[in-house]
Amino acid sequence: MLAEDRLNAIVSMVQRAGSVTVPELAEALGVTASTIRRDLQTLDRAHRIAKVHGGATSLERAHVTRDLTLNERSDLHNDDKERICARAAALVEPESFVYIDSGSTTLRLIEHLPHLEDVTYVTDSVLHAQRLALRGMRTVVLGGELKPETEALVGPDALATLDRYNFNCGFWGSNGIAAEQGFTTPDIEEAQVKRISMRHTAKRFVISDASKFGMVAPVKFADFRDATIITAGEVSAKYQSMDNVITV
Amino acid sequence: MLAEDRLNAIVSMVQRAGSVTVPELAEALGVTASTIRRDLQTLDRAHRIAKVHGGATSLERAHVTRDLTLNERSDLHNDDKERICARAAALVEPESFVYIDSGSTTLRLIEHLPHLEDVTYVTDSVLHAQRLALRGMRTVVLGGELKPETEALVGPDALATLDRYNFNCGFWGSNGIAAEQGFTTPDIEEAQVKRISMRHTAKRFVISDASKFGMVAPVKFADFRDATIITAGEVSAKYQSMDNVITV
DNA sequence: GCTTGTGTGCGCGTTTATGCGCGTTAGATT
DNA sequence: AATCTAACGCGCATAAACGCGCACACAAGC
Repeated sequence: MLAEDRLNAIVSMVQRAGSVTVPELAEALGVTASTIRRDLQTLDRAHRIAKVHGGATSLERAHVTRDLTLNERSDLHNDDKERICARAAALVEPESFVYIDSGSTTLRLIEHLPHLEDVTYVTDSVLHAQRLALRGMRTVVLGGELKPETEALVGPDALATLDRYNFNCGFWGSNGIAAEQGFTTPDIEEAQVKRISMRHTAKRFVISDASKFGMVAPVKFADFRDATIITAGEVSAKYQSMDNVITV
Repeated sequence: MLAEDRLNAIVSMVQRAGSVTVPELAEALGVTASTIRRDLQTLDRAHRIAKVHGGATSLERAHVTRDLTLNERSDLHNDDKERICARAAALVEPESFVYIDSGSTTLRLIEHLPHLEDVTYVTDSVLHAQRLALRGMRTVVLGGELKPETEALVGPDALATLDRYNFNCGFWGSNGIAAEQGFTTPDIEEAQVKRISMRHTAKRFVISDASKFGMVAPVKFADFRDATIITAGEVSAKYQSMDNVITV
């Protein structure tokens, strides 16, 4: 087995299960724990998984719940996210100008994007830009200051660039979704980028799993009615019935 | 069997299986591993497959798991470059606004940069930006279209952003350095970014090993006198005596 | 017939991948 | 808080993979 294949196998195992331990991987792939650890290190550096004590978790899980250990493993969310992303990706039309917000969910979305004619993707995340370019997409990056934690670009340069663009459609993540408080996120500067990018987009989609409904983060970046929400899983009846919520 | 047929056979085997090892291919095609390796190199350069350690994988499956430290180590022996970068890094002063050009030499430079107070680094490369951020530097990225091959940003957005900045000092790489033809590079768009960024910089440094002297690439981005060159190794007497050439 | 160029195989020094041992560290348990 | 255990990282040894230079074979062209 090629080392490269082993890395891919690890990624898909992590994606599917949400998290795995080192011994599990070693057993499944027929190599020692040392090799697995080295692989995890490589993959972590490449931002394909998140290495944690005891094993590895998928990126979004590591991001949302930093303190989470390997004990619980509800991979429900993962299946949901795949369906959400597949549905969202199908909304991109040929000959369009598409905005992709930073965040782990939209990163997953990128892997589902189809190769259509004359589509240009714009993003505020250097990580997302790299993935897009890697998949052969025409990619544009906003300028600005690079926030090390999220690899997102913020500040006046990012906003100024956005002011010159008008997107056919765009996809955003959100830490909180509530009918009253709208879409919210923890970071002021990132909220600004989200707000301005939304303002320049015709068709706005927020992609999120069910867990974000009812949550409220510090900074609001859009009203609840400003975007169509694509989600999956057990969404409460209150939200499920709203006509800008699509459950897949 | 024609070499061309063999190449096609390799591609189809890789496509079908997803990935194959060098010995497998050698066995199947009745040639030695050396030949297979050469073939894989050819096909990799033609972007028909992805060559990895031990064999090859199809392009779809290929995820770049770039490990910077390994890449760096590969030509670590070239201590000329190390000395050049160490010398160049020492030129950065506190409280300054510094431009870092894309390219492999400047990437190496980043590892040598000191942690000074109030220094902001600006770059046109997403890769360089990531490294800078990783080292804890305050980092700004130009906007623009992302060129997949070099991970550099080009186009009107990049140039417009540059127009708003003025740097205390900056570091550039160059594919060709010649007294007559000046500093040259293969890509028109990247040349533009280099040219404009230089125009907005007070102290301009080109860092390069000795091999680039006398070379001329298609597009010129600055006159020979426009920058101070920091180099090392066996530089011809003609260049060594010039007062904007520093040999370390 | 001789030259020139290309493709292939082989040898050899170098690099990379892997496993193992051991001291250290992070979480869990009490 | 103290203790314990599993996980961890690091260095080393080994084997495989690698790249490079060289030699040879064969074909095309002068």
